[in-house]
Amino acid sequence: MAVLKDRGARVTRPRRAIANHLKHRRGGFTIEALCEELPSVGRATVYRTVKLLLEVGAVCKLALMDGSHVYSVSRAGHHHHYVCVQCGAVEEFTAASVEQLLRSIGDEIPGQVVDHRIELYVSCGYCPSR
Amino acid sequence: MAVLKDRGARVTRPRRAIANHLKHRRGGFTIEALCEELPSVGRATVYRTVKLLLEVGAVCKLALMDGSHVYSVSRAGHHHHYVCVQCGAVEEFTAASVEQLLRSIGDEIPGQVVDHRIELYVSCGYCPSR
DNA sequence: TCCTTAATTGAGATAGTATATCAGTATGAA
DNA sequence: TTCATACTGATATACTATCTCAATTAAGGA
Repeated sequence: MAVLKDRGARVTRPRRAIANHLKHRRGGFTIEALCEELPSVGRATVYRTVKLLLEVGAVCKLALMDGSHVYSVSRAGHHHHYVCVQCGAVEEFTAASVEQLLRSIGDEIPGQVVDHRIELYVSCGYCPSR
Repeated sequence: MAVLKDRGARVTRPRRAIANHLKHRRGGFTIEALCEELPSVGRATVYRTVKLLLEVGAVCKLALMDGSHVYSVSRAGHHHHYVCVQCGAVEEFTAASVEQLLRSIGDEIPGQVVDHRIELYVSCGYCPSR
């Protein structure tokens, strides 16, 4: 919530409800799921708040293999994700070697690399293959 | 077109028109753009054909920074892409070091890595920053 | 070449995802 | 407590993609 204040955004009841709910949530989540879990918050507000949290870096948005999107609460600084294609679990990983590799690739292609996206799709082995 | 025949799909006029058009096209393309460039082909057919070309590996679908999608004609085998955030140019690159890195990351995380997605967003320096 | 069968097409309907509108509400500073 | 205005939520709208189904057409066999 502090990040919101710093940004000049108000701390409202719906925003608190969402932030608090996400604090206890595991794995990836969709807007749809959030709406169901927080029926007191309007759909538009869920979209707006998640977008806000995305902008301040509190959540990440990632692409699944089929092109659809899920969000996940962001815990570290810069990182990437791996997603279980069965159960939807999302975990972060960081690897200095990734950044190093990206730099070396950046040196080989024309222009400036301004951003990147890396996602791994895994079969996590812990899920009941729902 | 041979890939379509091999797959048991028919070689129809709309499919030929799309394949031929893509042969001469550069950079990424959207469904919308294809529809405008080939007004004789129905929108549903454009979607279906591009999906078909995606399945046979003739085109790739990639995610832009904002989460929207563009397609690009696929020329090599396994590869990744970099996209110019200004002009939309899409280029492929391959790097053995990427695959090697992915394997080593795969060894460090639980479960099996079944697929991955890597996209670089660049400012290519050649475009008129349209 | 003609016939037959079934895949394909295209116009429009429909589904899914995300944002825009706007009157009413509630936050936070004074 | 008051006030300006950021925020909310019900709903409309936009956008992207797929589904429906009658009409068309590809492709193999006669």
